[in-house]
Amino acid sequence: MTDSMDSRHPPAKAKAKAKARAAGKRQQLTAAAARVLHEQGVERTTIADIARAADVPAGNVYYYFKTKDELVEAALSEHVTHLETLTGRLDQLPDPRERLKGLIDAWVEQRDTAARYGCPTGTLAAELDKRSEGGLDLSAGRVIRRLLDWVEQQYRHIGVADPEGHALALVGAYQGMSLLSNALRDPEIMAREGARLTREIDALG
Amino acid sequence: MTDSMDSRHPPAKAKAKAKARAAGKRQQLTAAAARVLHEQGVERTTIADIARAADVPAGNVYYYFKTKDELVEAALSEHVTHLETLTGRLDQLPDPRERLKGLIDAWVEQRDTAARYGCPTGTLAAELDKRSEGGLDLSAGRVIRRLLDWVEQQYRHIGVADPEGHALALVGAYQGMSLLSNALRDPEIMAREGARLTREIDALG
DNA sequence: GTCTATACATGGATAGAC
DNA sequence: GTCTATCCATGTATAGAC
Repeated sequence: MTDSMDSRHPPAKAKAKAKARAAGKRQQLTAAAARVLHEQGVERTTIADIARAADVPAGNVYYYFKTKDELVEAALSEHVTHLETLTGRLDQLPDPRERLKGLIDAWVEQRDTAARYGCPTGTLAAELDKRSEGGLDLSAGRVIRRLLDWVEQQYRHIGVADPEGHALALVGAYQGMSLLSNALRDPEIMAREGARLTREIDALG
Repeated sequence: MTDSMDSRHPPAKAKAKAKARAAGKRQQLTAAAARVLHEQGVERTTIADIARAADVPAGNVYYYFKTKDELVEAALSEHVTHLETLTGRLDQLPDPRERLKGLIDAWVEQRDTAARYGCPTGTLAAELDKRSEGGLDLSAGRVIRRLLDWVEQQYRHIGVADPEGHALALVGAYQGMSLLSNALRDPEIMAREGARLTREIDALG
């Protein structure tokens, strides 16, 4: 008698399928966490909120994530993935100016979300800064650093003086306009500032 | 017998003094709230935290403020006061360019605080946005609006085209550099961006 | 692997003594 | 006007049945 037919010892295929389902739920929870944490903020979001949004029973969450902090980490990695997808797509464009303008376009496209909830990464960075009791987490800082580095590379290709300074100014402008747009609940601020930033890039020597 | 000597009915002077003391404690609590809420964030700050910082017994707080939200409101009004003191001082300067550069200097002077805790008004605005359940509070937005209006006036005096756009860009740059400086824990970002903003004002037609 | 029930801690707010 | 004791809701996390 082989144990491959024994229901108590599922065959490899069934095991793999169960694993895939589990990974699927983990991914569902991660995506839901990214969305809900952005909309409600970290401190005001409960595990139950995320479970509901992911369509997973509340008590089940702890099977996939041991603590709330792990869910926050997962949400953060989700933002990294989004960022890399975007820059990866923009890297296909031949001209670094076009790449930067494409980035700005992507920001402006998200204007309604930004006006309602702020920049996902920026608001998360501000919250995580306060969440870690002087413990110096900086995990959100690393995501912003990554964006900063990519932008700096583009300015370097263009050949401007002080590419790092230009990158700080551009990413800073994005964070600033997101915050203003959110505080005043006005998506048009994003469009307006985006147009200005685009003009500045066009005007680059 | 006059009741002015009756200990159960203190004379007007004593009453006034008690009132002054009460107002003093209220002010102590307001100042402490502004500081602690900025450092720890609204959601992670307890009434007890504020009471301790203000050197007032915990249970006593509710005599001065009925709810935590009222304390947050008080902290916000404290920021308004600071802002008005600053702009009032800058209004003494004859040249609007100097007024704007003075504002930037004030921002840069606060760089260590900004790197550690972010812009007091900006972080508060982001938090309050999430605190009000879609209820559209915008009270922090009004403070930012006030700053925006003052800056716009200066650009108007200078005579630039689109003073509103210039104001959005300047205040946005401030919020952005505060967030970046905070996320990366680097006060020098404030100094660097401040210098750039100052140069831009000097370069204005 | 999935889900329910619940333990346990925290913190906002109130009652009432002084 | 000041302070203590406490109520009560909320939310994280765990135990253990299925």
